[in-house]
Amino acid sequence: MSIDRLDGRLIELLAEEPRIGILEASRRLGVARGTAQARLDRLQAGGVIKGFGPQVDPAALGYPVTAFATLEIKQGQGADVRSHLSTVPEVLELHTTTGHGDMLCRLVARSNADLQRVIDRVVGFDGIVRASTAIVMENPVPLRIIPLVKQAADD
Amino acid sequence: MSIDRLDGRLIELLAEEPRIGILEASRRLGVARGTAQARLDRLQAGGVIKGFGPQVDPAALGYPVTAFATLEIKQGQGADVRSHLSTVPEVLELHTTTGHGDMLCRLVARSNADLQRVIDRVVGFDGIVRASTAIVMENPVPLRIIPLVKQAADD
DNA sequence: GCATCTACTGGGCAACATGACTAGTGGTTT
DNA sequence: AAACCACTAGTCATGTTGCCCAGTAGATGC
Repeated sequence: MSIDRLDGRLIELLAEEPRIGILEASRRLGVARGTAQARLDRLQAGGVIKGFGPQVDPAALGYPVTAFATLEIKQGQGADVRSHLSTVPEVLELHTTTGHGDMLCRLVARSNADLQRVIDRVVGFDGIVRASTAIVMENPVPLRIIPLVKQAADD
Repeated sequence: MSIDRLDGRLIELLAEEPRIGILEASRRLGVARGTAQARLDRLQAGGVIKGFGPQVDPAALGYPVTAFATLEIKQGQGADVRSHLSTVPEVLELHTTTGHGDMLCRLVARSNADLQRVIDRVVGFDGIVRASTAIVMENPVPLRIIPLVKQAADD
């Protein structure tokens, strides 16, 4: 789905101040409420905006340590590994990537010591041959989407 | 900050149906509105809930390809590389990790061919010595937080 | 034992936002 | 020329919000 500048500005507005509501957004965008309404509906229907769920910070929940683990998987064990990892709450995200049966997963833990427990739980499974873990020290660019939205709106 | 089961259920509710509002949430939780209100305020003040921004799907915006790039950085060039990468809209996320001046970044692109352009732009910078890229094929566990919230609520 | 705190309930209020609808306008397509 | 589309500007009933209150139950401190 393609978006125009008005869509882009609407998304930006909602990203910066999600609580303003569609009426206030339409005022700031200088369009009629129905227009903003229709644009938002269209963005949601088109899947561009998947939802407005709460953004939870794992650090504030007591999980300040983030790590990425690259897993090497035994041939044919992919499905089992996936369902194993999905049962571990500290696994926030899992991707299968190009390479040799590789997966990449994002982990959080209560401390560096606790990370060991998490990793043991993650890799303590038959289908996983090898794991290498990179601990995140800094996060200079936190997950963001606005620059991409602007880019998409401009063409 | 620690959360209890009521906080956890509130977060779950809002994650599943963000548009219900605090009044409906309080009804479903079986508590007074003021209580739900106070819990939500506390969660936001404590940083557990950072916001309710729109969740934008890059794929729906025309960027269906995701990749993770591991970058090796020249000593002392970290800051320059960070600011370089933050200007690339296709860089959705950037972490510095343990290792030898390593960074991990999440990229999106319009196609596999377009990914080449993005990578060229990312690594076409002096401070970057080497880059290795893993293209995401599947995403069996999309970024999630609810299991962790439940875990945190239960202890 | 008794006072104090804190969190919760249940209620009431005015102000505001929402969804659904209408009629009218201007630009594009066929 | 007719049909179509996105937009404006407005209405309406309904629901929600933010803010207030007094009263209650459980925990903590003296």
